Amino acid sequence: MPAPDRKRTRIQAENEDRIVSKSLDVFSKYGYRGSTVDQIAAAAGMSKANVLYYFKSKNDIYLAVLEGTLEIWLNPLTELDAEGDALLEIQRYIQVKLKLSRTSPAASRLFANEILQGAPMIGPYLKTELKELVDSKVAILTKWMKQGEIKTFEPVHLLFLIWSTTQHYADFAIQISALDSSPKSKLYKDAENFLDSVLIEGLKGPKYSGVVGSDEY
Amino acid sequence: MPAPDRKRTRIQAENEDRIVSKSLDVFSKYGYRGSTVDQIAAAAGMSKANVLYYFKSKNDIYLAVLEGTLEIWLNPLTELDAEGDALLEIQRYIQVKLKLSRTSPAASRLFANEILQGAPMIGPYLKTELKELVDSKVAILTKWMKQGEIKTFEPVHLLFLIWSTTQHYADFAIQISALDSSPKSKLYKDAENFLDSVLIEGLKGPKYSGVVGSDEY
DNA sequence: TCGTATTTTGACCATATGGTCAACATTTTG
DNA sequence: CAAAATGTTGACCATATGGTCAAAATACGA
Repeated sequence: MPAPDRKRTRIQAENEDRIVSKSLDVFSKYGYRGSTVDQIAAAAGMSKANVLYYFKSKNDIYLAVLEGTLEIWLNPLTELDAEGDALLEIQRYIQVKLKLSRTSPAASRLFANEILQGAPMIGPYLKTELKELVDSKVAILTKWMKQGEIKTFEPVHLLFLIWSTTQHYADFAIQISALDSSPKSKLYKDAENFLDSVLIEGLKGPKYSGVVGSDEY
Repeated sequence: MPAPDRKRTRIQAENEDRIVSKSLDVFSKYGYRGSTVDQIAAAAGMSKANVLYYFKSKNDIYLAVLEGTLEIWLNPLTELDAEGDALLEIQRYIQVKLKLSRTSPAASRLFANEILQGAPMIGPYLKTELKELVDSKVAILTKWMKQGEIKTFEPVHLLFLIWSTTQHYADFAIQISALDSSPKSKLYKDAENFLDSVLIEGLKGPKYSGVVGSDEY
């Protein structure tokens, strides 16, 4: 077995990383149950026995992949800044999520699969860490509402909308490509234009209504 | 085997319907690969051998479930009426899709699973029938844009937005319930209020800008 | 270069799963 | 009510799959 605690050897580091990296592709494509250790081994270019030499079980690989991706995937929300301009902050968040959807569709699909199956692994995480993060951001949205920067509604739903619309381009890519033949670059540009213009306009609060040029107070 | 072509007996009708109905729950929860014929048999309250007496294979059951659900799920789009008021039509479509998401979450998850796995079964359908339907509705949206009823953007993205946001409440229900403890009724009411107000405002075309009360010409 | 630690894998095992079949049970029909 | 048709299932089979293990190959420090 790999050393119990000692620092990783060069080969360990390489192989463990390769297994995690390649198995993301496999898990995101077929889900946990639909993925086999043989597939992962083939993707990583080694024998099944060797894969299980580095990770005790298929489940352990899955956990490593989830952990390695979770932070990257959910990080952008952290940066929603209470001090920034509401509409600009939201716009930026949408842009970052869209870019992530384009550059890391596998990560998106991995989570989509996990949640669809009832979040057997990350369920606890959702109720604790993610909930805390979301609560703190909901507070920011509420503040912006009170300041008239954005209109009033139940704040979480804006997060749900941003998540669902942006991740849709990764999770439902097959359907999208069946319905729209534009190249990926145009598709994402159009998506951004659409979401930006509709949301920015649709979210504007009382501060912006009536007198057009009004600013502060 | 069941009669080759002859009309279904009472028992055939009952059992086939029960198998399809119950296996929707199973397939939507675990995906195709994650569902077993034993699970389906248990859910339908009969032996595995009997299930396979009515359906030649697991795949055949899956096809029957997909077929039986597809129409219901995609039907509302058909009703988007070119002659109706743009914003009202869109609003109604959102409402219907949201209601469907609430009342038939299993159907939504079934398709989400199918698409996530690369649409191995309904891929061809997406490229033909669904594409045709979408193209025709995109034409309607384009018309509304030219008439100034809604602002100008790449029309498919509005469909993507409506699909993703409404289905999100079914597909990601576990995550939503981890983040928001409101009862389902409030959740969906809030979702509808939010989507309505943001989208209706965000979609308004030139016809509505400037002079507030202007109506036709 | 030698000896030890690490790495790699083919062969193997136990279990799960899709599917078949012959025997038995029930329903339908004349 | 008896024969034919239909329905039901336990036992069984072949394959797939997660995981183990001992032996062989390789890397590496002294």
